[in-house]
Amino acid sequence: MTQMQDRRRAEAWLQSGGVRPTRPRMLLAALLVGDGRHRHVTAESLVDAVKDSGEKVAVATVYNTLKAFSDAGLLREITVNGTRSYFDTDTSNHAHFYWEDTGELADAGNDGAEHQIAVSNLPPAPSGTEISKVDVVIRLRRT
Amino acid sequence: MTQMQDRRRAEAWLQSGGVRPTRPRMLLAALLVGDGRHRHVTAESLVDAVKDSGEKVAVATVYNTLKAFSDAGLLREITVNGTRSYFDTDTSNHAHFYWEDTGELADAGNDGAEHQIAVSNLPPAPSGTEISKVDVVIRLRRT
DNA sequence: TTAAGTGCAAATTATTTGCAGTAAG
DNA sequence: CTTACTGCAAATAATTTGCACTTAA
Repeated sequence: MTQMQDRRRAEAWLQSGGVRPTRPRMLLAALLVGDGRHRHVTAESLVDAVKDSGEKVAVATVYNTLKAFSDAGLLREITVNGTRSYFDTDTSNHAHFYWEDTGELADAGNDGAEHQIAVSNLPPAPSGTEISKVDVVIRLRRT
Repeated sequence: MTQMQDRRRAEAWLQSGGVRPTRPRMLLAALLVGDGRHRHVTAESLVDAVKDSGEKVAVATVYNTLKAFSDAGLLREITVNGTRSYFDTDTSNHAHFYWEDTGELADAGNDGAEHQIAVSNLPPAPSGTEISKVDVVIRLRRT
């Protein structure tokens, strides 16, 4: 029942990105958006989720698929740390908290409207270019 | 004459960070801040600059030194791209343009006061943490 | 049937580390 | 003196790539 809904959402999601629903992609899509919630993943965390699901997908395929999903606009890649790429199922412009010690990443300011971050007075894109996205990362350290 | 000024600035800079002025550090400092201007470098670009200067510093030392300078608060590390770290001699919070195709990094909105980017309504740092810095990266693609 | 996708292992790339010398305070 | 720094080579770690199958359309 939940499985069924997950598959339905996953399939619709892939379709909305114009991505062919292969077996590995369906599984990854279900793990990413099956429950209808947004999440942040790394290649590693997704590989672990695959393991936990009992299915098998090659590590390289996880990497390639994350990139394919990002290219299709289904995921947003977030670079906070030279050694690991994060992917967010929420592709809108929104700020993130990043814990420098643990490497945890979370949405910032989604605890109600009063803390909606605003970036104002953006300079115009240099001629010959356009803004593809604006990343705002609030780096945190333990006190 | 210029060389002399460069050395003077480099030494003062190291001193302000409480970093011991060794031969490699003096050279790298001179390349980084000798002319009194701010710049963005990568380990690779700095290695090249060392070569051009006619001096020799081990690649590992360039990496270690960039990290040491960052730890001392003399440089600000900027992560825009999983595969390369950038270092900015301007350690203040300020936004950057990043060209996705060439990997070029530049200050944004420093063309006068009218385009001073403002990030407002920052959410409070989660308890037990404090904000170490806020990174704003405006990613550009060619049109 | 055919272009795209997958699995696996090997390759790549930026960066880090171990360790034997060197040098700064 | 003695603790930190440097150079070099080898080690890491995340990611990418090459290539022989598969599979979706």
